[in-house]
Amino acid sequence: MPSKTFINLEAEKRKRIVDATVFEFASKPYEQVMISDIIKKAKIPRGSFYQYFIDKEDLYIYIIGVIKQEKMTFFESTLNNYNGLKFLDLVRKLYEEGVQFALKYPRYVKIMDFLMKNKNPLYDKIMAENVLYAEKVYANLIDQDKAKGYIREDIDSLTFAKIIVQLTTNIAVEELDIDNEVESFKRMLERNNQILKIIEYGVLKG
Amino acid sequence: MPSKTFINLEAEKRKRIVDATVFEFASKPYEQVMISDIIKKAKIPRGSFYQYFIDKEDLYIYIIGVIKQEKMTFFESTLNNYNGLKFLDLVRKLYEEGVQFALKYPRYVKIMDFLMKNKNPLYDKIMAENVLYAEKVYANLIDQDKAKGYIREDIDSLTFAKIIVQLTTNIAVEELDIDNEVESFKRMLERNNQILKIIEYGVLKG
DNA sequence: AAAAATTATGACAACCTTGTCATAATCGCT
DNA sequence: AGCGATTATGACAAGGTTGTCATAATTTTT
Repeated sequence: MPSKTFINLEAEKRKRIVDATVFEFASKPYEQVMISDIIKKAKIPRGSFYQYFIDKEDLYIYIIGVIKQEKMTFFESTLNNYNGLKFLDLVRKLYEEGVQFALKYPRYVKIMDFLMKNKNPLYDKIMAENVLYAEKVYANLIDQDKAKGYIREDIDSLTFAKIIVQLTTNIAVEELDIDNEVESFKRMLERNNQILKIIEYGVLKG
Repeated sequence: MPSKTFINLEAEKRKRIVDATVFEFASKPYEQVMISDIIKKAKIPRGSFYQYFIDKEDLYIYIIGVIKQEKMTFFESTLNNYNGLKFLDLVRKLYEEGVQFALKYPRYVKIMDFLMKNKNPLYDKIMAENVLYAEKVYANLIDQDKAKGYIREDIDSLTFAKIIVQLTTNIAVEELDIDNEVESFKRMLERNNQILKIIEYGVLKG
């Protein structure tokens, strides 16, 4: 938790610190990020940093919080109105918004990506339950679709949910290139459509 | 490349070093592995290490080589006889063998997993072409299946290939627990069957 | 305007890792 | 046994990081 000193900091300075932090955590896994680099980039003295945050963990958790907040806001309306949507239509919609989010905050996406893939020491503290939760929510929606006759009964809901989580986060992000956003944007959507088509209809003929 | 001094080392000592190395690279990403820990675990003096390997990179590339070798041998027969197999049957077979491999060498799998996910500085040097190659080989087999009428023509072969690579390596490995191998074994196979069913037939009803 | 409370600084100790190197121990031959 | 070649060792310099702390600069109160 940042100290109130940090909270009260003039906006410009606070932004410099947040930006430097985001930049660093978006370029390497948690363990490799060094406070030294952050303060160098943010142009604040070492002593000041420790006046704002206890240590790297403190800073990291703060930044993750910021990202979560931003995400909430971004996906809010869709997540509040998914009633009536078929599961895969919701996935499609969330994915499209996800691409928009990635375009707007590419570094946030990188940070979350590092967190997901590297499972740093704080992973459990921060994400584990969220991911499992997401999978369960999905599995639930899938069950509902089964009940409505949209999805075959013999499909394992949890596996299906895992596939969606896996594919939409991974193959998607694979196309994400911070330096060539607009191009990757198209590719991500295209790729996702292909993926969903396969999931919907399968690949077998006849 | 290890020095000939290392090659000529008495087997027991060499094994100690290899084991310690494998252990370390299987527990953290490349950058976080420290030579200090390896020599401590292998019980060799610091000076000796540098008599065998130039540095961490040298050691790592050597170990990756060992793993690749072992993999080759393991998958050899299947990969030489895939003619006539439908693509998804080959995938199934490779996956089953993959599980066996993971059971036999769980740490090797972890090491490759770190390499794939973290894309350390040596990634390109070692894997990039391999992965792309795998995807292309798969895409090729998929095309053949299309020609034979097994797979729908409107499926994007590369996307399909990517899905297979992604799912069989990720969701699969997710179940891999070094400390509870036999249990995870069953779960991995079960999970994979579910995945393939979805890929084959899709999830939609009717 | 003086005192109190806050905030800003950067030098520094403690710690750790890497790669080197001079020296010691062994081995292999003659 | 003696000597050159090979291998083994571990102390050490160089370089970097973290967190602390005494001190200085500012801002707020009174």
